Amino acid sequence: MAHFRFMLAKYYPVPQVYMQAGYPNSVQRAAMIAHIALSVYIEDVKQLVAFGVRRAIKSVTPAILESMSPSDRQHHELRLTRLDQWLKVDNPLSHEKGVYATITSAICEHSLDIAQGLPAPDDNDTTQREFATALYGMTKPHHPHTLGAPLISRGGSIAVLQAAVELIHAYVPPALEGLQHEQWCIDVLLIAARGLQICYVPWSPPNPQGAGRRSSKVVWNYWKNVSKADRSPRPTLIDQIEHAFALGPSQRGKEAAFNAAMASSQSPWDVASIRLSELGHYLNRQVLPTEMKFSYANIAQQDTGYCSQTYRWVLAHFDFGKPLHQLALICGIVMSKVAPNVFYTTQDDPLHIPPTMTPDEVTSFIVDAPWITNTTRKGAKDGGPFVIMFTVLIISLLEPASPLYRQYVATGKRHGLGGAWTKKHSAKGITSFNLIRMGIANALTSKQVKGSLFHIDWEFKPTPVLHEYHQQLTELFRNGEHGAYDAVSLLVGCEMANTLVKRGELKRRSGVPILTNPTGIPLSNPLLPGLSSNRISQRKHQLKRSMSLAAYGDDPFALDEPRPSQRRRASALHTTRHDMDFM
DNA sequence: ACTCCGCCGGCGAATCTTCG
DNA sequence: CGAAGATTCGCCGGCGGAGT
Repeated sequence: MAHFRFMLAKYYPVPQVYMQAGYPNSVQRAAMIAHIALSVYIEDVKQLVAFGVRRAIKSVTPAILESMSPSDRQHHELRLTRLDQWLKVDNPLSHEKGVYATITSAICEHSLDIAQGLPAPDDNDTTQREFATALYGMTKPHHPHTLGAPLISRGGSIAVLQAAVELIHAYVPPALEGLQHEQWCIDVLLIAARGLQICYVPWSPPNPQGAGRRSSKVVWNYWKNVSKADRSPRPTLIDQIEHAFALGPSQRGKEAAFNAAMASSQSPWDVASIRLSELGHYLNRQVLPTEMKFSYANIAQQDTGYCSQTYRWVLAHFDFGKPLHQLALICGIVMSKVAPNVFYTTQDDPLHIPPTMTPDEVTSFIVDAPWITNTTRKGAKDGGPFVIMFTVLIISLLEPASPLYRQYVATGKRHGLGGAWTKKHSAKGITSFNLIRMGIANALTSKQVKGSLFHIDWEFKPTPVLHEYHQQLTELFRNGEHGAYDAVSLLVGCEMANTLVKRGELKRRSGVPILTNPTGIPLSNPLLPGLSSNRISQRKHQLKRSMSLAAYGDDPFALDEPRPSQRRRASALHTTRHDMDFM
């Protein structure tokens, strides 16, 4: 049915709204398809509301009616009428005359609530662009995000939007690739959303307790305003391109326009919608990604403990000018993509680090430890919280003024970071072990699996080393998708990077064998003394490891690579030692 | 030398949620 | 209703420091 309507769309006259904007034919046609799909979405919203309101009205028994105030009773009588009125409106999610008042009246249970508007908290407004981005993210053909708000579960619009997005792809100018390609589609959806005047949509409510799985189900009585003004109202990508055409059809102008559109440092962005291979495009942003919000840390709003204070402090003091802050954010983003493989030990296979090892050997050992999932540690599938949690851990321990650092100093260094902090973070693998594994910290003792204490058992690498690391990583990330692969290999090792290739987060050069020193740093002449040596030894023995695997016919890139046995760990350890002797 | 103590972090139960 | 995902909580062992 939807396909049939899309076919007709090719022949339908384009609505005046899209003509007036003066877009070229391809944009108009694509917007037309988006228009149809979003109309179906609006139908879903109507059904959801109609069903919800009717059931709410039905649930009011005569006894309850008796106990109501006269004004409430009067309002109750009117609700059904208001609902029917709203269902007949042309643009039911707009701020056109009376529409908002009608829907509010139908939805609110008590007459006094109507003045408050639709049930939606004040602070959750968003923009039409974010709305369009969310829709696109969930309906794109490759690696769509998990379905959630604002899509209505079991609504017809999901399939229609998927089909529409696929058709819209056909209209994208061939010169656009990757991110630009997606941006163009989002712009088309945005044009249609503006055409249909979608200003508020039903959303999924937050969990009342704050605990448990986050709700993804859209309900009729919780709404979100999507008509918030963009903080930096940049023109859409399409506008930019057309503007460049108007100036002169030179390729250069187009590119400049495109770069300007992409480089707007104030544009909002979110980690979930981008791939690691695209991260380089976002490193010049001066706004934090959506995931860097307090709500992603799963701490109660009213909490005033030092954990909560630390999160608020880092969010308030995040400084884009500080390389170490950006390094922390990069680590958080990469970890969010590594999740749930953030663990290093399980009950069956406890990790034991021999106490006879020197600190350098321990560091290498940890860097080489495989990234595994842990079935008994559940809350690690959703990458979202990792962005803020890792970033906050790193920044708060690098900044002596942070509440966590002050608490740590106040209680005496022997007392560590405190139970409240440790409990929350160790369950997600947000520990010093992973800071060492990502190459930003060093082990000082062999006590790394349990009871590892800051400044006693582990320590950040020296600031100059971290600055160089940051410089190297950002350069690699900016160097296209292959650079991104190299950067991620540096952070989490080649095996994990290959897993991320399987997940579609990264791309690997085709035809080039893995572990060919992708950074281009000559093995005999390490660029970063004290840092690269570990990584290089890792590569060297991973190369041996994967070669030996290949010799047995295993696929070294296998996603579900079995957990290496204790024996293999020991052999890895042996190789590392050998390398150390060798160097 | 021995015991006590406190921290980290792994495990599993309890509790909350969504969804078929 | 039951499966499954996410969080919190109590329990406990390993470790190493402090005190006797």
